[in-house]
Amino acid sequence: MQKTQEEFKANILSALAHPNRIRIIELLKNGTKCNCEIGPELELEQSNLSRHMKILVQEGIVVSWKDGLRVNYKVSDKRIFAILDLAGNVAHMEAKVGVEVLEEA
Amino acid sequence: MQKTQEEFKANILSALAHPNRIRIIELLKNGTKCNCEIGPELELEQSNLSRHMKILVQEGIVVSWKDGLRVNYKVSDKRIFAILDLAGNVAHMEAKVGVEVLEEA
DNA sequence: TGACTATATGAGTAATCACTCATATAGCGT
DNA sequence: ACGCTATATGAGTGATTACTCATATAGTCA
Repeated sequence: MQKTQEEFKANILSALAHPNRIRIIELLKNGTKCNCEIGPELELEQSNLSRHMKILVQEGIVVSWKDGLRVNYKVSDKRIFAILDLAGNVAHMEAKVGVEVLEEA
Repeated sequence: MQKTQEEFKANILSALAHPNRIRIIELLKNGTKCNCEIGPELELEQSNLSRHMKILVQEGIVVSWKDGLRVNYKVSDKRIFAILDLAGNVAHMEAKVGVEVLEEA
């Protein structure tokens, strides 16, 4: 089953499209973290966090490696941050203004 | 109900995270189109397309205006295309691991 | 070895999503 | 007014999602 280019993009964006996963990625802006740090900082259930991390790894958004009992994570590509920043800009614009600032496209 | 910044971003990304909505947006790269053109070009059911467009409008990704019977659409902000392009780059990179590379239309 | 810690996963559930069919609404031309 | 066209939407369905609890796995250290 061949995936289309659009399906690839949609998969990446779906993996990013969850508030907690966004918080995780933004936490990882400061560098490598393990589950045992992310969980408490974001107040996420252990199994819930584990599944979120799995989604991020599967889509190649974060990379993981074991360090003893821990699993460390970092964001694989700085373009991930760029996507989130752009989404923030668009969301911000949409939230603040009505329909009339849209003439720039 | 106060939305967090992460929820705003997640909403934008969710609205983008569907293959057909991505195809719609990329169709709109060439300018304004109406439903009656998009539907046949992408072979989408009328009601299905209508709902996809509603999602895109609600998130401020496209703007719409009526022209007689038609409803025209255009992408509200160039940054939308930037998000899709970045997602394509990341997806492309990730795809190298297993499958052979896909061509750009 | 056993106790402890960090992470992963099976199973169940409630909510949301994408889609379709049928119908409703709205604008055009006669 | 009428028929025709373009779009929107109610209702139903099957699939997917996020979450939780309980349990399994794996690594560390006494």
